[in-house]
Amino acid sequence: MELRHIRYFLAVAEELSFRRAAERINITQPSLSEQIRQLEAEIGARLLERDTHRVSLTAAGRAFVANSHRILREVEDGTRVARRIAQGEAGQLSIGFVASLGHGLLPSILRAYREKFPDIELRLAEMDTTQQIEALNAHQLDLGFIGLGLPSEEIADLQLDTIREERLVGVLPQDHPLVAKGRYRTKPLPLSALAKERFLLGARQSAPVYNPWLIVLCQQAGFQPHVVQEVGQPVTVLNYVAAGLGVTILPAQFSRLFTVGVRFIPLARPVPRYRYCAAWSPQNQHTALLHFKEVAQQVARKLK
Amino acid sequence: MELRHIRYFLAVAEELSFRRAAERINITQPSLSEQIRQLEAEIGARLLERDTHRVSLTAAGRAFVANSHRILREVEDGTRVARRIAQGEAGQLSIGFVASLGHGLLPSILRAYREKFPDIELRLAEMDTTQQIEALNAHQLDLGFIGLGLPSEEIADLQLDTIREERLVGVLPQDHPLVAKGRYRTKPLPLSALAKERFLLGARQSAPVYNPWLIVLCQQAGFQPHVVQEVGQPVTVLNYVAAGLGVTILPAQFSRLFTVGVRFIPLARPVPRYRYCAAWSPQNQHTALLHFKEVAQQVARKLK
DNA sequence: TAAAAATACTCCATAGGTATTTTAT
DNA sequence: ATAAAATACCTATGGAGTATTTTTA
Repeated sequence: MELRHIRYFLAVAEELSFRRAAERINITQPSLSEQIRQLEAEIGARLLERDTHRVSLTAAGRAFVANSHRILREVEDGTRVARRIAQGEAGQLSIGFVASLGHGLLPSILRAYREKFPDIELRLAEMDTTQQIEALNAHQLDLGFIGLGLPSEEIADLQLDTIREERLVGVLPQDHPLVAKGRYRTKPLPLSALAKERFLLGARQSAPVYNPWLIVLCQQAGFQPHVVQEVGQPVTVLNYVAAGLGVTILPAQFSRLFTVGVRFIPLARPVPRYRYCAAWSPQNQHTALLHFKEVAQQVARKLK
Repeated sequence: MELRHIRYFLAVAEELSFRRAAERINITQPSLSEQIRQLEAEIGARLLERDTHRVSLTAAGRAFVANSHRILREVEDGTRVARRIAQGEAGQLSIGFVASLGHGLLPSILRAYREKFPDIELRLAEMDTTQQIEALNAHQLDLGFIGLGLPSEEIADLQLDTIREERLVGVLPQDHPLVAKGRYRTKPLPLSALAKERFLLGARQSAPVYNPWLIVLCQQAGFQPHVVQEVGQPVTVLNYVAAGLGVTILPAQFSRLFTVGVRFIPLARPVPRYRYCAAWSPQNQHTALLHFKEVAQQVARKLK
């Protein structure tokens, strides 16, 4: 059986005449008769009762009419949906992001994208950079929003778009000697000034890229940082700093998050920068991904 | 698009190889490639990502796989259902019946039929004979169980099967002179003996065939019956007879229904008989109807 | 007898085959 | 070098056309 049989059958069922149906579908009446004959032979049932002056549906034919409509509707739906997915207007998009982008930039991007492509189902997952890279390579993620040190290694098999660069700032308790009445109360802070400080960092599993990079930065500044604790999210780290347990270094955006008890001091030149990137697999041809990347860049440029 | 495209696409989607898929569906690889090319061109979307050493589904392709399965399932279902309807194993059957067959014979027939053909949906409608004849001719009814006088006129455009013949009996109040101590206490009653009686009949609209036929019978017996009331169902008429308001004549089966206060007297020869028939349109080719008629005849023969 | 479907045949469009090339490991 | 899909071209099946017959209202 082919869709042709179904289309022809519906024409006859609607016209209740082989001649008129043949006219409507632009074939000749004998050809149409032959196709209907084939259909009935395959089904093993008479669908149309022919009388030389009247064509009518059998009970089986009436049931098959309803079914035929469903089939053609499914074909139509399938075609339309596939086309829309290919054009990035429908379907799903899975997106990973590091926690520090969960406020501010990412919501803005999502809002802009949803407005333009309301029929794309977004699947969001908060994941650290390393997890995202794995998921991207396994094609479980369409796009990842990750954090990288600068100048950063390229990532094998993935492509990157920088969506934001953040200067690093020193984070010290507000009564710390260096900032309360020391020389860095107003002046930019060289990393080396922190050589003797106790460092608090985010948990290794939530900052698998950031922490090692930070340590490399310190080494480049001529000292091995004395890391006393790796714990929780950056917000947690800020609390510990406020409590006077140590100092840390964070991207400047965090200065907007939490201010009680801590001082954020811009670092001296060369100011290290942390880079937030959109990352994706070049093998991923999903059009929705293309659109999303465009929207993400636009929004990132606007909010820079 | 033809079902061929869908079948071929599913083969490739499952094998993830044009060569293997072509083997499976017994065509050559270039032919398959061409058909897939056509499908993608018609949809306007790439469904399969080909690499010389790897074939994979695009997002659109994944959606189309699910849809394709639905389409083929619909085709299969439609074919099976149509075939079963044609063979009388599925579908609907609408059946009319006169109220007096609603007890006894009809339920037995229905039970026997449902056991043999459980997937036929029976639509039952209590209707008088005249209504059923109209509905049969309008093809709103597949089979009618109707009542007819004997020897009866054939009904234009319909075919009949007698399923039961009932002798008529006189129905008189039990204290009526003719039966209480008169000559017909034990002897069959000639119709003419009722020439002076007051007749009670069922309502004209529920007995449009029976009442006129009965009057003709009386005229043939040499008198014009004095009909005092046409009212309700036969059971109602029996109540009036019991109350002494008149007499009536009914098919013998009613003697099993109601006995308090009335006497049922067999009529003398030639005993008039009322005929219950199954009636159908010869144009109705519904196989389920054929089966039902067979079951009805079997059951009617068994219960005769 | 007239109108419509079925039958008998003819033709050509295209599904499918064969041979080869391209492409990516 | 190998393996798989794409391309180019050919073949032949069967869908569609033409002419005619059959059927029944």
